[in-house]
Amino acid sequence: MYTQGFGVSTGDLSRITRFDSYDRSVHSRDHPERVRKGMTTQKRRRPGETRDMLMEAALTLVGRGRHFASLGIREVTRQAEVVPTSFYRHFRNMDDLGLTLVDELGVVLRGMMREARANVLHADKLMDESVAIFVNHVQSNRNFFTFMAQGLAGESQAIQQGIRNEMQFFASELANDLRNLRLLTHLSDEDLDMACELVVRTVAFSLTDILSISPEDEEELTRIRRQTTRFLRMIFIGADHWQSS
Amino acid sequence: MYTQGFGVSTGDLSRITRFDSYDRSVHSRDHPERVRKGMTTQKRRRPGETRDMLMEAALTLVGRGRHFASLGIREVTRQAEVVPTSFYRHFRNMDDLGLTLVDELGVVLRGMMREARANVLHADKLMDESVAIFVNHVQSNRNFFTFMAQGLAGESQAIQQGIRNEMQFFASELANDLRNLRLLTHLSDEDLDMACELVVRTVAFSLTDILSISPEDEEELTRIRRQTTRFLRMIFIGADHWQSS
DNA sequence: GCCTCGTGTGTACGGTTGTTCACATCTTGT
DNA sequence: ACAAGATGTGAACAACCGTACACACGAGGC
Repeated sequence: MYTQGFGVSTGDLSRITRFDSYDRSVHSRDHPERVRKGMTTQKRRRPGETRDMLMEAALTLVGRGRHFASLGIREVTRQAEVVPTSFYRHFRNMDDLGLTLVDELGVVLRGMMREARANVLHADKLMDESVAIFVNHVQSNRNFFTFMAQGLAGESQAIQQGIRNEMQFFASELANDLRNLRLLTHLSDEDLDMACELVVRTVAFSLTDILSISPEDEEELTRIRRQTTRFLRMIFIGADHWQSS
Repeated sequence: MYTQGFGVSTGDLSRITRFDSYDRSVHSRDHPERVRKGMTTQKRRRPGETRDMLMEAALTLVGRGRHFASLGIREVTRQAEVVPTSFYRHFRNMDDLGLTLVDELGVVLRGMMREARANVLHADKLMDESVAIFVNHVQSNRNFFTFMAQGLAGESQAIQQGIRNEMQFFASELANDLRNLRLLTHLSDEDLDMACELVVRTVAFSLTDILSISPEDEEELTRIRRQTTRFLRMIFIGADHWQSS
């Protein structure tokens, strides 16, 4: 009914529909000899590329100061230089995209942990090294971590839970490592887990500190590094003198 | 080229404007004999009432699971049962409203601190009592604290900084109280501040735990209470054995 | 060759949004 | 009583949004 409404069109008509024309900015790469019937060439991409571009576009916008909860489908597709309809080929809605991002977050965190394990060989430098590695990872995956910080108190229950789980997993891995390093051996498993959770939370909070400053502000950055290590040191001293009943 | 493609339509005009009619739901209290020239009676309110209603409406929506960054002016005014235009009489935009909320947050926090000071008289029950008071305040100002949790990683730099300041102020007040209670007297001022900041952060993180569960889930709630106290205990033990160089 | 899938594209509809304008109404100071 | 100012109201506009549909391609198996 409403689709072929041109020309005379006796129906509800007289509505000036200035073509929606989704603001395809300057990029318009119409391979000139391939246009037929007013349809441009389809861009060839490796499979899953558009999907990745959409995720990256969302992260870019987040990194630019926007909050994930306020992003719209059209906005993301515009940033990804893709037509809005394409979105639905890969995600059901924005929450779906968010959940996929959380999965990828797991990968980033695991990578960080691997690096920490490889570099922190003896206990005396443990904290300074770990904090430094953490800060570096945040710096080089700023958008990702911003998304994570937002999601912790975010809109979608599912995303929130996902991030929470990642943190919990991280904490239990940390407890494992401490066991292997023969540290805090006097703590019961439960208490060790508790201590590690506290450590992870403290570091996560520092995350918001890092994100709130400009990435180039080396001075503030070392201040945060120092503060975080002091926090951790205090927690470890507490754990050291803790008596598991 | 593609914009004015329709039938006759000489100008751009001829646009069917079906009245915007901002969805005034059922409330329509038109005092019947006062309608003149098609204009209804103006609701009489005490000064500043609409302003408060707008803030409360925003909090209500936040409490209902929405993220503050994704709220729109129309949405808030709809919830407040006020016409969209009224918004501009009180706030310039949503960020402005958010900042006002942060101010009010300060009031809530100060109230909490006052209650804690009045009830925590001797040091042995200090932590259990304080945590309990905190949890109660969160429960009875749930929306407010949800807003705060969201704002910590939020969209607006200003709101973020505001909340951060409130937390810092809270921490320094806490340090003051500890001095007065003759606790942790061996710490330098700087180190005591540090410890208090860590405490406040830990409690703030527990906030997100509380908010992520249903308000009636007593069981989970006591679990969180217990966990938080244990965190604090560990920090205090650490502070107790800390040596200010 | 053909047919089917997965994916990209153009167009469209109906709805909502932020903001402006002119006007109505209430409150307060004089 | 009346002017001034603060506050509430209704209508309007242009822009943007989510989503639906039909079509266009390329790659793969048969």
